[in-house]
This record gives sequence, C-alpha cells and structure tokens, in this order.
Amino acid sequence: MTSVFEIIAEPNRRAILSLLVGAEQSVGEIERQLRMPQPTVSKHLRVLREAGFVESTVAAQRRLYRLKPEPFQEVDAWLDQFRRFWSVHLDALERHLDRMERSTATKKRPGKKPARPKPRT
Amino acid sequence: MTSVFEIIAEPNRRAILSLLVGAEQSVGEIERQLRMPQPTVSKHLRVLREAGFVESTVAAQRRLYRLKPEPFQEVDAWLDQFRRFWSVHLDALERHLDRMERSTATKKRPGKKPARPKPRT
DNA sequence: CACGTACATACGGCGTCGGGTATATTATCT
DNA sequence: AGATAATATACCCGACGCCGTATGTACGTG
Repeated sequence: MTSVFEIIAEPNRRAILSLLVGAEQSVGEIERQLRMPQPTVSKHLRVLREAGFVESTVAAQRRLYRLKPEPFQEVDAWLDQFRRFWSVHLDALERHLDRMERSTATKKRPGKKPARPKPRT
Repeated sequence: MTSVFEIIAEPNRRAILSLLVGAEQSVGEIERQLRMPQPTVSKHLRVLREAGFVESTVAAQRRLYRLKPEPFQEVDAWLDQFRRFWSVHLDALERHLDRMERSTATKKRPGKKPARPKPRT
C-alpha cells in the first residue's frame, strides 16, 4: 500500500472519501450511511489516515474524521502530464462546449479558477 | 479490475502511461526503456487497452500503442469533487503563489485553460 | 464500580493480481 | 517453405488485500 493510487483503488475507501467531502463524520455515521460493518470502516480509515487522506480528532467517545488535501493534489499532479495530451485531442470539442456553456448561461463558481495545475505542495 | 483506479494503481502501468505521453511506442520500445520483460509489458498493455487507456495499431510485425483520453478524464472528474474542498483550504496559499508566479513572470501555456472541471465526455 | 457505547485491533481464510517461464501466433525475409 | 523477429497467451505460484468474526480498549453513565 505504498502509493496514493493504491489507496484510492478501493471502492469502499472512495465512498468514505466522497462522504467526507460534505462534512467530517464519526465512524458510526460512516458505518450507517455506507452500510458497511464497523471493523471494515475502521480498517479503511486507518489506511486512509496513514496515507494522509484523512485526520481524526477525538470528541468524547467518538472520533471525527475529516479530509486532508495533500494526497489529492498528488493525484492531480500526476494527472497533469496527461492533461496536456488530452487537451490537444479534445481542443475542438472543448471550444464547442465552452460556447454551449456561455450560450446557456450556466454560471459555475463565478470568480474562481477551477483547478491549479501542478500545485507545489 | 473493474475501475480506472485499479488500473492506475499498478506502478508499471503508470510507467507505461507516462512513457506513452511523449509519443506512441511499440511493445519492444517500452520493454527496453522500462527494462521489464516482454510478457509483463504485453500483459499490462492488455489491461490498459481493455480499460480504454490505450489503443494499438499494427505496423508490420510490431504494434504501436498510444494513449486515449477518456479514462484520464474519468479520474479527473472524480477528483473534481475534492478540488472544491482543497481550494477552500488552500485559498490563501493559492493567491500567494499566484502573486509569486506573476512577479517571477513564469508564463505557462499562455492562452490555454489548464483543466476543464467535469468534462462531459 | 459495573455496564454500555464507540472504536480499534487480531486472526484466519479466500480470492485475485502480478511475476516468471514456456509456448503459441502472426508477420517478414530469403 | 523455413527461419527469425515481434508480440500475445497459458500456466503455475507466491504474495497481498479484503472480509468476517471475535476480542480488546477507552470513555461515559447509572
């Protein structure tokens, strides 16, 4: 389990991560929402924690898990080398879609750049 | 081997993909550049092809493999939900880096948007 | 202090993936 | 057609990952 890619290869772990995007959750909440046995949740959380995807704080007898950004950025950085490739291949399509978006006036996160290529952290 | 994430979990496969970013390559070229036995290369290429990461054309007795963009976009789309999260967490840092970049005048791909969030294909 | 809750860990079993070796297939050349 | 190069596939095996069950630990409450 050496790389971030092996971590996110597991469907249950991806489910947990997606769940944690909304807000931090306790083990029990994850267990109930994803309908998976508690030891399974704990084990996956351990893997995710050791890989830096999540961190936890103790709140009474429960532990709240939340996301950490770094590993995701690592995946993003890896993906970056391929973005150059696929942007070339889909350039015409992209321009077409851009025109579509502007004409249908679907405003998405107005003033924010969507993604940074190669974040340095 | 059901999802794109399992495909890219394998280090040798990622090496092959990275190699193919530059240009299409034959099996033998991959074999030599990555110093891995030929059956290993063929097996991984099979997996990559069936997952849609690469396609091949026959050129005499050799087969040239090249990348296909779709699976990468799938990974990118998955990452997108987390981009919102980490951009919030690193907003201040991001603005700082942006100022750094502009002041050092490091122009990157001038007129091109780096990545499309949620590509529709 | 006994008990219940919330979570973590230990252990055994099983399926699957990747590596290695050998062999089959397809194309090229003489 | 025979030989050789390039690639694909078959088979066996060892390792590792995930699951389920059982048990351990820590915290809170009566």
